[in-house]
Amino acid sequence: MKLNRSFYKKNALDLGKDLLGKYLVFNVHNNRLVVKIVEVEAYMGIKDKASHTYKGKKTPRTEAMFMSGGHAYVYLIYGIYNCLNIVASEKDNPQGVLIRGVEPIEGENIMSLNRFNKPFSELKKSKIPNLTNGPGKLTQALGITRELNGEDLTGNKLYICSGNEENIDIIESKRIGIDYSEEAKEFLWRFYIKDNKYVSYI
DNA sequence: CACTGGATCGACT
DNA sequence: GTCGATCCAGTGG
Repeated sequence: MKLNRSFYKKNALDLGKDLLGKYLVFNVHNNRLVVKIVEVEAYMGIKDKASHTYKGKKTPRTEAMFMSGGHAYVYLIYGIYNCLNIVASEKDNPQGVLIRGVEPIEGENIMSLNRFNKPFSELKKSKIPNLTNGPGKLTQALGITRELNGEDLTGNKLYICSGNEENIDIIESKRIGIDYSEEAKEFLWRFYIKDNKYVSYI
C-alpha cells in the first residue's frame, strides 16, 4: 500500500523510525526497483546545527526541504555522489530523513549493472551488501539523481509502501560525517535495523 | 568573480 | 587504518 501525505506530516525523528522496514519503489524505463529501508538519519531543520536548513536557511539547493512532507530532497555531496532525503513535517518546516542504507527486494540486476556494470549473478557474495549499504551507493544503484529533487512521493514515479516492519529491532546511534556541528553531532538521531547486512556502518 | 569545504566512496598500505 | 577524487553550493567582495 502506497503511503499517503499524512504519513509524512510528522517530525523527522518519528518519520525516520517509521520509515525503517518500509519499501521504497522507483519506476524507471519500464523497470520497477524496490528496496527495503534499513538505515536512516533524522535532520531536524531550524534548530539542528547539522541540517542544511539550520536557522531556516533557504537557498536554491535547500528549497525542496521547505515543501510539505512527502517530497524528495536530492543533493550532490563531495562533487560526486547524490544523497536522497525524505522531506518530513509541514510546508515551511524544513525537516528531513536521509536514507543511508537499503536492502534490494526487486530489480537487483539493474542495481548491479548501475553500480558495477556487471549482472547480479556475477557478483561475489561478499560484494552484495556493497550494492546499497551507503547513501551515495544506494542512489547510484537505483539511478536517483538531482532530477528527482522536489519529486512528489504521492505520485507514481517514486514512492514508499508499507512493507516488512513487524518485529524490527531499532538501534539508535550518532549521526555520521557531521563533525562540524558541535553538540548536535552527539545526538542519537541515526536509526537502523539491528543485524541487517545493508547498514553502512556499525 | 574567486575561494572554500562537504550528510562519501573506493583504492591503497 | 589513511587519502585523494571532484564539482557544486555557499559566501564574501
